Amino acid sequence: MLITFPTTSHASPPNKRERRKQARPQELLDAALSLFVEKGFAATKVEEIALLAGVSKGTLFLYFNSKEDLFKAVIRANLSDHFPIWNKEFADFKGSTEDMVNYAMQSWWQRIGNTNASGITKLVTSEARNFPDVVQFYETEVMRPGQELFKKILQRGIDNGEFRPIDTDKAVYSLVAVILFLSMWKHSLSACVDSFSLSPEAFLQTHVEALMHGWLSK
Amino acid sequence: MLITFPTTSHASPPNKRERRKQARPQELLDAALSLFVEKGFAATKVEEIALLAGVSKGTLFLYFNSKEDLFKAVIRANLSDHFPIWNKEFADFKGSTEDMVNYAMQSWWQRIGNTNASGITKLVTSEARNFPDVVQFYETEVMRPGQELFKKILQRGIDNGEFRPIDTDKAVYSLVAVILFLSMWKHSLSACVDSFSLSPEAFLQTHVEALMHGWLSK
Amino acid sequence: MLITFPTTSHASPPNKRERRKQARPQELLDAALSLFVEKGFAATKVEEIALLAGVSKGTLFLYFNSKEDLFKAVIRANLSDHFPIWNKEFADFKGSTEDMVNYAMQSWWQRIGNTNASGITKLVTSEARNFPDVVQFYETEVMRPGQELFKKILQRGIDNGEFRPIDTDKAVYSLVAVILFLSMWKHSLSACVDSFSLSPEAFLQTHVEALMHGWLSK
Amino acid sequence: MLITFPTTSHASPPNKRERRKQARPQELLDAALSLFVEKGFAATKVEEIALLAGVSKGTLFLYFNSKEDLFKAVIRANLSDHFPIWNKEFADFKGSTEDMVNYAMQSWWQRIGNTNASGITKLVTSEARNFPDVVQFYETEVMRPGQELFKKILQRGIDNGEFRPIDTDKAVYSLVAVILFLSMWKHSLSACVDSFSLSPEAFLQTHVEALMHGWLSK
DNA sequence: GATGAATGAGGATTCATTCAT
DNA sequence: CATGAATGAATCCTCATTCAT
Repeated sequence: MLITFPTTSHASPPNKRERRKQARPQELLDAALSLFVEKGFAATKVEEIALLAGVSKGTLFLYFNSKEDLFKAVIRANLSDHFPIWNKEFADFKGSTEDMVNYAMQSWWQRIGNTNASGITKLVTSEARNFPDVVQFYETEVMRPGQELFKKILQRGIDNGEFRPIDTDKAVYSLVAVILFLSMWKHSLSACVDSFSLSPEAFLQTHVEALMHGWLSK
Repeated sequence: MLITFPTTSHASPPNKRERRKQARPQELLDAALSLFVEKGFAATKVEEIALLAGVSKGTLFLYFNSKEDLFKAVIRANLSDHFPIWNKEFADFKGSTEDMVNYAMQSWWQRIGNTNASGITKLVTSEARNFPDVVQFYETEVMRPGQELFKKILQRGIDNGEFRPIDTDKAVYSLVAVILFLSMWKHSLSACVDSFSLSPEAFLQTHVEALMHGWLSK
Repeated sequence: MLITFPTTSHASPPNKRERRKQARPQELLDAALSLFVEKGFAATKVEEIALLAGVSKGTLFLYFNSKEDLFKAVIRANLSDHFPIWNKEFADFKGSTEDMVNYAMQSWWQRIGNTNASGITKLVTSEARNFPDVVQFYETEVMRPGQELFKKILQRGIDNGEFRPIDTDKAVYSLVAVILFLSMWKHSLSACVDSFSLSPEAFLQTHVEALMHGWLSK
Repeated sequence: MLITFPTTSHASPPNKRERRKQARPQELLDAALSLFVEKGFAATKVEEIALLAGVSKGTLFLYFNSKEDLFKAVIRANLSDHFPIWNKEFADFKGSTEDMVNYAMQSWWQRIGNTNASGITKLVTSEARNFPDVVQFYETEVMRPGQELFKKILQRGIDNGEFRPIDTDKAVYSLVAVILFLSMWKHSLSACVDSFSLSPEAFLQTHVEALMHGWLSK
């Protein structure tokens, strides 16, 4: 339903009004993401979102039928996009599987975890019970592809003899746990508690390193 | 400091009616915990809480000044007083440190993780941004003592030569991540995502085993 | 769904609060009828209704789930009640059928037509297109029983030899037309145009008299 | 006085585009009439009107200052200019007064009642309370001339000895009632109530026949 | 203490109206 | 002239909170 907004050349360039129109939905999605992540879905007023996007309340409803629709659009707009890229990167990867795991996790952190996009994970997890269909969508679009990708990586390690013959189904959750932990961390705990001196990058490295010790052959 | 409503130690034992009256706040706190965990703070109506506690809406406000007060009371009332016990168990523990880590995690799962008490973790994490002071004392009362305990355990392993000289500050978060992950899993994901067929116990074992591989000497 | 509010003696008399509660729905129904008739459904604000009933906006929603529900309740509360009575009166009637027709029409005017209750007819007719299910209900509960009653009366005249063998199906509409006309008249035209010097009673008599000339034998 | 938008008599005949431009207001009035009649004033959105008229929302406001203005223009634009014609037909009529009454009613049905024009009657009647001034000029422009015409016809019958010396003031309303009834029937009831299997033509004939029985001499 | 009827501020949503293009 | 994006006042409805009984 949500349209892609062309960023390429036009035969006739759009006028100012038109340019604004094309930018609106993304501005609203960005604003909504920020506020939803910060305050939760229910606690965020649509007027706040509109204000942050620099438009009026009414304008928001020109682009999204309801607050929940906006919620879904936010989730959609920030999801799935990375999987084609990651799947390709995985297929083309030349190094060791250990490097690949490290790369995958660091890459997630840089492209998702360390941005507002990981707030979606926090959001969905936090408000899951109120939006079963949204969770369903999230599972189909994000969780499942993510787990598949991780499983393929781990399987590669096993097939290459780099890893012990571990149970990939279970091992995958160790990586998922890290992602969930850091998402919650970034958007919940660290936002309130200064003293939480966790370096996500260091944690990622240490944790994955520890896991790897358990997975590597001998 | 903790606002606890005494249910014991009376000179003259309360009759049934009296006991009910005394039990009210706890019943409300329990009901509130369930619903806050299930639906989030904003999405839970005070009337639902009252209903679940078997009292009227008005009664709730006899015991708690506001919904937000109730929220904070819920957190406070469920803040772990397990640490004295755990600290003692740690001091008295005779086995290997590996066993100790496993015991700590399994013990957490059985006493906390697999009960509504882990809902507090989910709750605090989910609503952190809206209640910074709640997070603050959650950190003081739960996170910090928990991390201290874990650090002591890991340090014991290092001191005994069982573990490599790992950075305990960082390693601790690997265990915290597991706790956070399972708390969210129990109270969010598992309720909505059928296919998320995770066995928490199996995950705990597999994950800790993998971590241990990374921590154990040689 | 709508309850009857007992007006008879109680073992224990209700307190003031209770008495108000019992009176509320009827007060709201009365207020809603007045305003719906006066301004139409869409143009009437729920707050106006509440105000006229002497309660707050919120209170209205304690008794009716939505504005449309209230609309249906208004229609229900003022309908159907008269048919049992009229059917009985018809069965017991001793005089001529001409008298019976006159009595029926005059009776309608006094009990319904000349009160706000006839506003419902105006209301349903005016807003019919927006509330198909309401119209359906109105047809089942009011139009059909009314037409049946009229048909029985006319048939009695034919059976007794008082009336010519007219087509009762069609003749009935002549009476319905009068009812609709006077309902609209009272609640629309006469409310605005002073100069409309129609005496409903006189019109009723004259019109029915003329119709009767056409129906009577010889 | 009537705000009419000329569609004829130009020095230079308009080209197609010009004609469209000139036709706009009428198209809007037609669209508005349809929708107001169908859904009522409040329930009709200006955008729907614009859409039906094939223009944009903004364009509507080029021709009418407000929705209410449009409403009044709809009424004014459709106020009957049939009366000169009918008055002439009446003056020239050669047959019996009974035929004349029948002709008048059938003629009304064919030229007005059975077209959207009778929607005006439905509209004015339905929305009367919200637009008293509209009713005022509806009375002046339509009701009064109509009643005058009917009165003249009935008087002709009396003068010719065809009719008994009935009270024409009152008898007129019997005809008005029919017109109002059929207008409401066409635009409200018939659209919603399947079982309301009324044949307007048959009703007209039957009803007028019955009235005539009451009016004719002997 | 306990109740639940009543309140009204607050939030989502609609839609007549404006105005830059 | 025509457009349709933008506006924000208006309206339905919710729900935390109060208070008379």
